[in-house]
Amino acid sequence: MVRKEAHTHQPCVHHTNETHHSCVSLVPIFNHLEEEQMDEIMGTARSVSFKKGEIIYHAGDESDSLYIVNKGKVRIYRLSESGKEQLVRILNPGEYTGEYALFNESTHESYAEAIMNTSICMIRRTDLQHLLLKYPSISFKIITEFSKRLDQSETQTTRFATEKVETRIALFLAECLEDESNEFSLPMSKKDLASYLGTTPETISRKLADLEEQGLIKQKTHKRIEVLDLDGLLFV
Amino acid sequence: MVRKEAHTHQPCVHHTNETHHSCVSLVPIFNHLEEEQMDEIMGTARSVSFKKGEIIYHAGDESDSLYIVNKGKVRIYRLSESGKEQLVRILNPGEYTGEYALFNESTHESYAEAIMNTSICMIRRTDLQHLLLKYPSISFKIITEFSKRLDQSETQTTRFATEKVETRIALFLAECLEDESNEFSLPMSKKDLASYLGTTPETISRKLADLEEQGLIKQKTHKRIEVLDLDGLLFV
DNA sequence: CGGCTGCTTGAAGACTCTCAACTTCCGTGG
DNA sequence: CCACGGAAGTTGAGAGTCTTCAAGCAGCCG
Repeated sequence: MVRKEAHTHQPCVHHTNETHHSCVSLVPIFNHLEEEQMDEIMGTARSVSFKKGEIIYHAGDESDSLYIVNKGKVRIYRLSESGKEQLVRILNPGEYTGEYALFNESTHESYAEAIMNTSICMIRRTDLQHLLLKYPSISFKIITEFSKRLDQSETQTTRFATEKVETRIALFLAECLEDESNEFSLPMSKKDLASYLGTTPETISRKLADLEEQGLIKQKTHKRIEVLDLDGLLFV
Repeated sequence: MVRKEAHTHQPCVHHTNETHHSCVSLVPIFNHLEEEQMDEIMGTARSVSFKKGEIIYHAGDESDSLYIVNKGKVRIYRLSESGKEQLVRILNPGEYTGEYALFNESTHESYAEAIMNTSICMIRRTDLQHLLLKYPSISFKIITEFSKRLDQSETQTTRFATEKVETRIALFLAECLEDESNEFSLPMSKKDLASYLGTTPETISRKLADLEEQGLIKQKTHKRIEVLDLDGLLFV
């Protein structure tokens, strides 16, 4: 159950201003600022690239930076006390990680792995502290964002604590639905989905088949799912 | 499984300066400030008392305040989509809640219930915003605190996702251990503990009996537990 | 002391996992 | 471009773990 440890290649480091800028302007905690203020922030950022499969940080690593995804995708996962892996979240461009080690002057509690070629902007602790003092609205954004994520995490915990697997899957599918459409592509492999939902790939397979048999969904391809009865799904 | 709804009595409202002050000085996010700054904060706070069993807020309630526990204990719980209850945390004096509704200008996602006679300090959103702008170090404290809680919540989620009940109980017991002592009292009823750990009172009973049979713990009374083999407990 | 609530214990059954075999998909290299 | 190999996904059978239901016991407050 423990994931094989991927090689950590030395990531290539380069500096490009456009990259910095696009990075900063992507992030909700910064992109409410004036153009010139974002320029100031991008001046403190450092851009780093990772190839698919590279580990960005390990649990236990020290770190003094915030990691903002500029391009690509990053997989955040944890290992439990008994060594089993759980997928915590997938980061898309504009999302960030590393806040625990950053604000607690401590080590990472999770693992971050590039699941495709990815470019990351890093902002160092000292630089960020200056920014927070200079622009209090950034702090406010961060606090708002964290309280939202705290809520999501607690919602997820409550689901694990009280719902059975089929319900957790059904709720997940319902949340994947964008407005206007009944159809979507799974945002991750079913193996990762199993890890995210605290179950096994076998169970995911079987439960999706069950939901299809009940006429609630239709699996068009392995990745693509059509929701036929959203209300029914929410009552599973 | 759905908890019977307790009556929400009109809480008695009173104003006492000592109460305010002790409240503010209890809280890690404020008590690093100067005496006079804490006085300023306590000037904006409002003190409210709740009797044992009273509901402080419901999921869905609107709210524009931070709730800081001054005296007593508060039980924070959530209802899952299917109506089952999960205990999220117990607040002791100096701890606070209500941040989600506060910072997202939204409604509460959880329930808060006084489990003994409790006195609460409330700080309104507008007042808090002024404080955050005036004293950026408060923002920094809050961000640090939230990232810590986020980590705890994700650790808990990972445990639910990957560990079986016996392991979750063992880890919980290990965390209850204070330094120097092998013995402690459970911080809540076994019914609440079951809810917190995502299981049933019956299973808690049985697993504690199992752990005792394995020679890892000893149940001295219903509330009091002695840990005989901490390492063994962590390897369950 | 009564009654309520919480706790414990037993038995049955549901749900999910594990293991194993097979199929499908996809990227790589020839 | 096709073929290959490995990973991901599916399906079946069996085994565990945990819940549910039921009944009895214990502790606590009026």
